[in-house]
Amino acid sequence: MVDELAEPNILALENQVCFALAIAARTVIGLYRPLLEPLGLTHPQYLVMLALWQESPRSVKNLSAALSLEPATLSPLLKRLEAAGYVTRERSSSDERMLDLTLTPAGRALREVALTIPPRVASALNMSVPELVQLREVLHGVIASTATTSAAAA
Amino acid sequence: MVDELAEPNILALENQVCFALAIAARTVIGLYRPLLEPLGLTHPQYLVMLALWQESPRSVKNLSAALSLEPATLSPLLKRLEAAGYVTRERSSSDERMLDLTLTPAGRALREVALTIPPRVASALNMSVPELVQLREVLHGVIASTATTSAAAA
DNA sequence: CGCATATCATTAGTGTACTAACTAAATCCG
DNA sequence: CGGATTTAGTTAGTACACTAATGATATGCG
Repeated sequence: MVDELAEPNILALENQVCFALAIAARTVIGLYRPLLEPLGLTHPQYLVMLALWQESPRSVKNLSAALSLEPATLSPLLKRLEAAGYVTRERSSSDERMLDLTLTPAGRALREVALTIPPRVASALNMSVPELVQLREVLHGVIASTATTSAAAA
Repeated sequence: MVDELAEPNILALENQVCFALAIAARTVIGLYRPLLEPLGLTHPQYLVMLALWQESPRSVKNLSAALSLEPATLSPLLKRLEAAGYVTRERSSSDERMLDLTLTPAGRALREVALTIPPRVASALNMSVPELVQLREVLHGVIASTATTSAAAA
């Protein structure tokens, strides 16, 4: 009651960056759902495929660092990608603690199909390329800020 | 191979807005975790509390619209908030199909504690207030773009 | 060499979050 | 009155994402 005058904004839902971030992320990932569904991929799986298309034999640890996902999250996810036939999981011959994650021919071929996805998402977003670039830059700023924070804390 | 020259960027992880969005959301929500843990709230539960602090007797449907969360997601979440003693769930007297979600005294009191959270998150983000406002505006732009898209599609 | 430590992957358990299909109660309207 | 709609809940299934513990392999030091 009094608070609504004394503290009008601090806890208002519309003013929370975290709220906007959570909704925007869910919304945008939702845009990918129908596009990825024909490829048999979820959005996190798509991100893993993007990482593997950039560099193919990678370890779980390496992927974990690249995607900021815990190994515990990636492990079952990678098994699903293996079951889908896009990836093979083999112990590294040089260090048997590590797993060599390698694209199968089907996984490599999927890249051609995936090339159509970013333009379709961009058009679904109704945003110009400069706007998208600005958004990405701002988000990278957030990620970088928190990265330095946690590094300083550690 | 050839693609890496012909299509250098389209599928690069660093260029994906969705990737930046997913990481930023996870990272920022992660900042809340230690702050919300003493209150016994998860981040989605915190968003529900924010909504109830703004307007207290609300229905599930109303919350669902405000938070862009499905009733099927809210239903178990609200039961946890009830179990925590922050919310009561009672059938509306005027329309027994609806649930009146009301703050308990403990739920209302929690707001005072919550007032300390946004500034602490802001400082953890290492971003200036104008930067945070810009980020929020850009994100609201994303949400609005997709909202109009789905409205047009529907 | 051999044990302690570190690293990497996996598992278990909890908690969202989504879709989809279905139940059930209450209200609205013809 | 009676069917259609609305609202909430439930269930089943899939998939993240986290923490913490476990297992297995490497490595390094005495």
